[in-house]
Amino acid sequence: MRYSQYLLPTLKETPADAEVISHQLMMRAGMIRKAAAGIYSYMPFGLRSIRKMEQIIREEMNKAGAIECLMPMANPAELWQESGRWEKYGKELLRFKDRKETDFCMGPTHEEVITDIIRNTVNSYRQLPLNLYQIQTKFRDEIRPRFGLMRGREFIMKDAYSFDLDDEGADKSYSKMYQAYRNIFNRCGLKFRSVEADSGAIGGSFSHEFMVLAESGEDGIVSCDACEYAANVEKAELVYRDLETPAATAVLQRVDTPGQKTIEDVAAFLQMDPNQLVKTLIVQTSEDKVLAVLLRGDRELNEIKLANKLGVDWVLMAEDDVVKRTTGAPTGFAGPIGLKIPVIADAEVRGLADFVVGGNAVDVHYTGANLNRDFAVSQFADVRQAVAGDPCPRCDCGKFESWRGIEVGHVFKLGTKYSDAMNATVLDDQGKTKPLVMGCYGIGVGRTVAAAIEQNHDEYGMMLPMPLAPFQVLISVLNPKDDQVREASEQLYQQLLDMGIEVLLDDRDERPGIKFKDADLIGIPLRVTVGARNLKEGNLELKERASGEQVLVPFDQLAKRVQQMVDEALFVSL
RNA sequence: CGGAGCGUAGCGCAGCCUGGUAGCGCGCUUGGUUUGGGACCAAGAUGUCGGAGGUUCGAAUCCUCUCGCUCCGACCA
Repeated sequence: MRYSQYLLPTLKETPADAEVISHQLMMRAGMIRKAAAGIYSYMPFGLRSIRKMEQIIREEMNKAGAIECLMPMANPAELWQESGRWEKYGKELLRFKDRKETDFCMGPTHEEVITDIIRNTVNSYRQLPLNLYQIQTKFRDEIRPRFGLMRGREFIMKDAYSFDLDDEGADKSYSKMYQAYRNIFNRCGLKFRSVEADSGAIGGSFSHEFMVLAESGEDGIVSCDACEYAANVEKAELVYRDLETPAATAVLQRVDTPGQKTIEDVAAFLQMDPNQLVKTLIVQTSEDKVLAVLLRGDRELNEIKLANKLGVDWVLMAEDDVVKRTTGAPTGFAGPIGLKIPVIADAEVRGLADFVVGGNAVDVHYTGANLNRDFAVSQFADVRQAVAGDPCPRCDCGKFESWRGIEVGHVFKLGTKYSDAMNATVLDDQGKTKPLVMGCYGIGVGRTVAAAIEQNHDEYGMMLPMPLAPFQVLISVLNPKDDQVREASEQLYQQLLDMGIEVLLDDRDERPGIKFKDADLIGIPLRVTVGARNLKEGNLELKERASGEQVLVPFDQLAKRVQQMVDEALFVSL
């Protein structure tokens, strides 16, 4: 491709509304342009990366035995009504009517459509297992789209659905996809972790998320430094082996703590460490119950773990007036002593004695509080947020490390949720009717490319890894008006094209400075600089964008050298 | 949804408080000089100041409404 005939509008300045680096760079490098909030056009340069990502996914999915199909974006409402999600999905589901006033929605995911297809075409266990996938534009009317392609309303997703006769088969399908996903993200050259994830209300047996490690990630994850365990912090388990409650030694004492509301305030006021305090959180559940949760002062509540433990959809911190009504004091002074609501304590609290708690009265706390002696706990449970340094629940010696991650893939064992709701069954070898056991598997295509940029950039621009880079080689023609320079560039360009290498020839009539700045910004992995200076000696410069390493190569060896480097970069992870 | 902020040329912004011919930088066009890290000189083009209504002799500026966009949003017990 000749730059002079291409559309690659680079920006010198960062667009004001781009917050994260991948969004800024994709805008500046002319990869995307915004049409509306969370809705983007893929410009030619950006589309090349997107297509490469899709192709890697396609190859690995096919290799894993999945079959590509393509379902409609416009979904008839009746399928969604049948699964019950027409009502449940809420405002994220973009609904509309056709000219006959029939209800439709834009597909945010396709369990309904695929299940409908399968129940109408598959009748026998002999046709199983099946795994169908598509790479398609989805629409989810997010409350708050943000960060460019990272969280769009319209976005390209690969979604796959597996169908098996039984659990055992479904588990096999799941692990095939798990491995395919590992292959996909490895091939992209990404640093990632596959982590155990919360399976939420669906209650499936397991679920893994694939997280690209990046500081800007919206998710927290922990991984064991000794074994394979890794989990989203939403899910990460904590165990306390052989934890016994120490004997109480202190006397319960009421102390005045005027105006000391936060843990930090109270700890400082009493000249104690926050871990000598036990905080009492008043929470409300989706079932409209109110309860108290005890946590060591320096810990944080994991609302998802608590909700799962309680078997409710969600929990949230109680409103101020609820706190006042249940504890008799404004927020900041809640404590377990004398509370009339159920008290759940984090498992860790069982190992504490002689601690400080709130006094359920304005400006009052207690010191020397102890379990059982001073108050009762209805249940101990693992409800706190895991942090770095916590002991691994799966092995004896490991400790957690913590990371930020961008969720680029999610594999999920669905079970029979949709096949039951939509009556998708087959006959087994006994002639019995069985609901299909399903799994679903998603990858955010655009998000993965954005995550790759988050992970691979510097102050000058992006450095997409070779497998995702829009072009493999850039030829910077420094002096296009110099006959020798131009001829050498053209010759090299042709050679590389003939070798099947993806090359962008910067033949624009621009000053060298502009070409260098643009080259760094768009970050094509290899750059060949053709300048009069070195060409006199018969040499060209070959520079790696990511490492900055630069070598002089004789003209007649260059194409071959480039091909080697491209091949190495593409196959290093296979 | 709640809160905050912003809509002025393709991009980044000033002007608004205190109403009086719409500006700056980059980019773009033409000519010239330059040419290894975002050049210089000269001459240009480009705006319904997000939209509607109101106040006023006069509105980018004041008022009301509206639309769009961006950010933040519960560990505070």
